[in-house]
Amino acid sequence: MTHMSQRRRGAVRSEAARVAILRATAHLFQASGYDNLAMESIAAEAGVAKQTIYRWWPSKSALVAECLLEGLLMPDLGLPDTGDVKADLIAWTDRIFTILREPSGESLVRSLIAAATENADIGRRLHDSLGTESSVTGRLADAVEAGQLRDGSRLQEIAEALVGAVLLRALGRIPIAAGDAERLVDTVLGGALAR
Amino acid sequence: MTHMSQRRRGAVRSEAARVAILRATAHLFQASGYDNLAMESIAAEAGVAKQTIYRWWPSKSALVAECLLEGLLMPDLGLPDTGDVKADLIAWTDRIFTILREPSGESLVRSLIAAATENADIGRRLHDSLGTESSVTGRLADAVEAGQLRDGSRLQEIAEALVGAVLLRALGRIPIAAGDAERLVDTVLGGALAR
Amino acid sequence: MTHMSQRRRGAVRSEAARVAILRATAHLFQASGYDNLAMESIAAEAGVAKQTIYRWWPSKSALVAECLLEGLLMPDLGLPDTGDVKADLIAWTDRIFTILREPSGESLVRSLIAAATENADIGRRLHDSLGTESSVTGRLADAVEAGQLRDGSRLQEIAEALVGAVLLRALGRIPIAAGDAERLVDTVLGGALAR
Amino acid sequence: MTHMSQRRRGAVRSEAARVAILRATAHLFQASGYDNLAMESIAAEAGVAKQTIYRWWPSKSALVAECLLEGLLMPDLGLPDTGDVKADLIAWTDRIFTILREPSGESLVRSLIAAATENADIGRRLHDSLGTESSVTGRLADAVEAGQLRDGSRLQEIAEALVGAVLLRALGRIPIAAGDAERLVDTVLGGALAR
DNA sequence: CAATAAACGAGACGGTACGTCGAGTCTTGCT
DNA sequence: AGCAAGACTCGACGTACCGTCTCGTTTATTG
Repeated sequence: MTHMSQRRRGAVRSEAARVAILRATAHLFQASGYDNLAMESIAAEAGVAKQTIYRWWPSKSALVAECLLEGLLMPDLGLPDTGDVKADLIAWTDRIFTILREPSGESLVRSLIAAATENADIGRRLHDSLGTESSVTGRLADAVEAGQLRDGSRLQEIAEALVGAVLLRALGRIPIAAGDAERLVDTVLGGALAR
Repeated sequence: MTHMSQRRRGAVRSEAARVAILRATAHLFQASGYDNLAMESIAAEAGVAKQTIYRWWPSKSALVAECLLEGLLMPDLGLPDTGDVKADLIAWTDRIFTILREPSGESLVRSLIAAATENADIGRRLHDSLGTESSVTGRLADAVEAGQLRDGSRLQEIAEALVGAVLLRALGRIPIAAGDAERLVDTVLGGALAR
Repeated sequence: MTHMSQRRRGAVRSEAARVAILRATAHLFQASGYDNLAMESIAAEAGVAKQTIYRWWPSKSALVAECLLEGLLMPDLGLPDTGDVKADLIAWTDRIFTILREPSGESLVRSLIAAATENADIGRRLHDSLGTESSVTGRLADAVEAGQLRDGSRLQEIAEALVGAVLLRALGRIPIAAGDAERLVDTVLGGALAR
Repeated sequence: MTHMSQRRRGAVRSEAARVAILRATAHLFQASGYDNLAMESIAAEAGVAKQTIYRWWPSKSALVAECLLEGLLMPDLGLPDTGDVKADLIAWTDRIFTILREPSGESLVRSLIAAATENADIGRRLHDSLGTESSVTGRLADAVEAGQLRDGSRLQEIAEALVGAVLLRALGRIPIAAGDAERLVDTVLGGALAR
């Protein structure tokens, strides 16, 4: 029995074009924000025909979604795991707050939110982890395992509350003060911390 | 008290036009979402010249912000005050979740978020109260007064966590189950409830 | 009774834009031919938005038709009237043949024909007079009046035969020799000349 | 006679493809006209790759030219030869006018003219015989031989005048009345008929 | 009560970008 | 080598809205 994979005919998708498009998208997204992101500029910067974009992505938001997935939009804010959940979450939140304090960072996050309003994938990803690789809920589950959080803690809700609060601050252009990360984590972890 | 306002000459702003514009904006916003909202359609539906809109509002988002302020976009989700904070918050959250369960409601909320990404006022308003009249933080303060929440509770953070979680669910198109409101409120109120 | 002409409201059509568009059309038509004539180039050269063209003309061919009407496309080949029909027609045909002998002239005429295949107005105008101001049939009628052509001559047919033959030569890229104009006029005038 | 042709290596041109392409071209030409004729549609309808078309024909117009040559575009309007030139020409012209009276026929002829503006071969063929098999000039020469037309008649010019007039009518969308064929032939034959 | 001036409706204007179509070329694997 | 499939770049299409700008009309205030 030979390998009979019935390869389809015709030229194959150009990886170079794919990468150039995603790179251009990420670059322009960061430079000008989601709303000012134009398919024509992407095509121009990528040195690609517009049609090549539309052949593979149905919309601007899908393009951005794939960039997000490939980690081209956000620096990796990997949630650390030092063994101390609370400290880890504070550190993580703080790193995000540091980004938000910069006008460019805040508007990048707001752009991501704008993209999420148009694209379910982006929305889902934001929901899970603020768009980064790691999932907050996952880290919390580990903490339960390690006995740091009470059994039966509402991990999903805690994660949503934390991430949601962060996004809400970006949306509301709320200035961020020192200690805010700690206060926020403190609040959402509230009753869940094992004593 | 003398007539003191030295009115300038010329016709005065037409209240009819103002109302027609806001109404048209609200209607089209609900019907087609923020992104598909066109100034030209608003003008057409309001029976008004585009210039009349631009004379009084600098942008689409400002227009939407004023609609929000006038309560034309959201049904009033007044946060109740029965004396029991937790029950009140659950009821309120539940009402929002009921809206989110309808596709039209979810997309309305997402449209609001989209508008907020462009307009600080809308963002602020969403931050304070999900766009409704009442402020969550205010209600929490009353609860502290009444001894239902511990002194020193992080009211701001609780409110942000609750509202943020709700918006995040809308963004992520997360299906909402019965009991979710209670679980969420339970989580964010966590350690703040007086025992 | 006052003049009550109910002027429509709103800004008035810009004559400057109209002229710039027609000029640009004529120029590009002559430079590149009908098929290579692009609405975008016209708009660019005229310093006008594409929409301004589409507001007033439904198609490229309509635009060219108006150019033709305004005499911007063809030098005026006014059919002379010296009293001698035959000589006049020969002179006129010869002038056209002179144009056709130049490659640029021939391709201009072919472009006109191409435009005529898309636009009835242009076709009609070509039929009547090869696109120029004067009508051949009209001149023939004068000649009948003057007794130079037999009464009852088929003027319409003579004109069609003459103009048609000229266009057909352009279409067939038939090289034109000296004396061709005379031979052709001789033929089409055939039996019509009074003796 | 030995086999002498040293055939080059590799597959030989596919006659099936050639025929399918010409058939598809003819069909689509008649259905949608020259301007709306798309190479992609031809390839699709013929079940052929675009490259196969470009391998053998340099352009759309060349493709159409070959269709014309193969008699796939026009019904054969063979110029009859009953011995009476005038009657023959009238019959022939009348057949063409019958075609022109149908909107589809008129637009087919106009499409042919459009093709001729882009392609010298088509133009030449139209010049000679309106695209059909037989040449008008040839038939006239026979008539001279038979003593029906004067010696020294300008056969070329007569043919041009007749065919040109017909095409001009198609271009000008001139409605055709009964008797027009006779009147036209009468005119162009004018002084050439032997008495 | 004229003169003045702002607001208004209508709508034309220069722009930017859209998403689509088709052209002609190139690549891949099969025949 | 020819072929079907199909991806590629390029250029233009015709449309949608943007925000600005005349127009001529209406409405209020002021001299």
